[in-house]
Amino acid sequence: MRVTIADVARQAGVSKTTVSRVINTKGEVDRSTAARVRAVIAQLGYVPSSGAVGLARGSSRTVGMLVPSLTWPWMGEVLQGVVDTIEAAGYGLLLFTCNRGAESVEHFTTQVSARAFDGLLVVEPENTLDTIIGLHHKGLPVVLIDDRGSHPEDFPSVVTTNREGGASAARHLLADGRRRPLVITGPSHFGCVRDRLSGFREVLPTDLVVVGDFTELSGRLAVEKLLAGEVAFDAVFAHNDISAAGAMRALRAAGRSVPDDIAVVGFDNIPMARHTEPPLTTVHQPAREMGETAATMLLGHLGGASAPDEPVVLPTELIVRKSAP
Amino acid sequence: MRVTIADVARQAGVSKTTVSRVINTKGEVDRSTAARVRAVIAQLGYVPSSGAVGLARGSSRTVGMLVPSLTWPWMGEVLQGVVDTIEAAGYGLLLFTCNRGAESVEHFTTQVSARAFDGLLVVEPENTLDTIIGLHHKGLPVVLIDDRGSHPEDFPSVVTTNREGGASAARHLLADGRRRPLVITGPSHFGCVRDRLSGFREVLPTDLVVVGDFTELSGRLAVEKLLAGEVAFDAVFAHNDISAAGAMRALRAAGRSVPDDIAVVGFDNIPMARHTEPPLTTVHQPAREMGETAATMLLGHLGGASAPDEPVVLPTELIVRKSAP
DNA sequence: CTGAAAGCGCTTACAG
DNA sequence: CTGAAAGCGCTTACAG
Repeated sequence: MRVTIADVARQAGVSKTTVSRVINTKGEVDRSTAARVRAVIAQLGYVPSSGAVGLARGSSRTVGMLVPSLTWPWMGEVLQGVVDTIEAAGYGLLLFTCNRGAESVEHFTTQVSARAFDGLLVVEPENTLDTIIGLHHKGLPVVLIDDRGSHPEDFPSVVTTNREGGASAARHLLADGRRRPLVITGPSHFGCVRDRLSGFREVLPTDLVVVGDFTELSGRLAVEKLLAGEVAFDAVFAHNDISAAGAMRALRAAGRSVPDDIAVVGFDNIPMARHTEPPLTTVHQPAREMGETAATMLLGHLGGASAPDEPVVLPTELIVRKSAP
Repeated sequence: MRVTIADVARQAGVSKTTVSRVINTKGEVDRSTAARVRAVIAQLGYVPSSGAVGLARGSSRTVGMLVPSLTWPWMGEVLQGVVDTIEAAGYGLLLFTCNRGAESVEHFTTQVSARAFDGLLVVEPENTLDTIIGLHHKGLPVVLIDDRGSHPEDFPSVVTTNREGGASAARHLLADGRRRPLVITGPSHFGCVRDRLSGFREVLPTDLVVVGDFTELSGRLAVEKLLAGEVAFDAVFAHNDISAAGAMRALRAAGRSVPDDIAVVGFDNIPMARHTEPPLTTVHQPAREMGETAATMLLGHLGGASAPDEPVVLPTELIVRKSAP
């Protein structure tokens, strides 16, 4: 049998109310009474049932997190940042994916209705923003980890400096004497893609822009296309590291040297970036810090703090490696 | 105010007992009564409170998962496999890490005592196996995802064919005419390391063994050491992909061609493996399937099935790419 | 400083 | 086929 608060009360010769008070350090309790209760708790190894506490208090001390996929290269960092923060606050983390489509979403919304968690952290899955905003308006505390730059209005979110990240890549290439860069973007409906592109072009204007889709293949194809058209370029700025890797592969296959002939800069700084050949210069996206910050904001909100309606912006950082020294 | 079972009962003109029965399809209920109750549930958008159900039933329909780190390259796959399976069964997943050391473990064990979840999935964190086994003996259903080959006795676990994986790498190299391979291992106290090594040597005996630690650096250093000692070798079998990447870098730096001079085979098949130069031949570890299988076993156990005391073994698969054609 | 009692939202014998 | 009542393990006014 599990040890309950009633066992502790009986053993300590007090009421359940008193035990509850010493556990939650709420209200006045005689010093010696409290000490006795604490001793019994330790002796019996009593831990309050989270389910019962949740029911009585109307909250679960659990935070939900919804992510589109767990296998994306930077998702582990975001998750680690979130988990560390949540755990340190004594909360639990309930994890949900949209991997199985509509069925996943249904499972998720059911858990919302079931009050399985007090607040929600979300890395925006495709086409789910409206649902999320709806939940938020209905009173569920939510913080968005907005990696794709959807920046909805009046919504607590954490973002990174995509525009400045693009600009920093451009400044670096410019300082290295590059004048004719190719930009390989991500899907053009992403806010982050537009920001990275315009930040870059503001510093280093170019009309060599190929729309990619964040895959290695799209990076490879973009370079092959330019090469086939005999278009001259001396640098590549790819909107993520994977497509930058694809670009480098195509360059190598064509006998171009990186960085001597063509410098390459990526975006994200995923673990792979340091292992490419040559190691990839890239704009670091502070994934772990974004997770930590979002979690801290949400916990603050649960604790009663009012959430900032302005997005919290975390800075990118250019990491210089051999592909663009 | 949230909608409760009492609201549904009142609106449908029945007792809470009856509502509960139609929700859980338990016991006989008149067809038309049931239909009426269902209509009211739909109309009110009623969803049972998971906390209350858990308290009344003594279970939470939630599974806990404990992992050493969320940023390891193959962890995302394991997690995705677990989440998909757990969600499909209508369960929730509560995630814990050991990232913050003793404090994390304490947080975790508290949650165990608090009955926050019904069963536990664990990817073994360093030095935690004893604690886990203890919890299992105390009656907590546990399944171990045993990536490092600790294979404790009489413990439900899922493992992969490390020995056969090593052998398959050796057979492949042998068929390619390689006779003098270097093996770069992981930490030698890992069961998986011993298995990969002995499986390999059984097919292709060698005394060129350097103990590494799964880092890129250790792969690089191992190769540099042999090269400096002018020891001849025509192949490398590294115990994970990261150190294989390090080995390839050192080879390239020394002007050796992969695979012409030296073929390289890794282990794991992490996403990076297809993007190295040249793309890495490697032994695929079925991370996602291990997650799925472990979750299925645990759910079965919660459902009353008796857990197999034999470890469930999932096969590795050699993925042939350019580094060892 | 302390306790009896009601209540959180369900499920489950028990009785009919 | 259906319902009244007790119970899951806590918290929280309320009263003293």
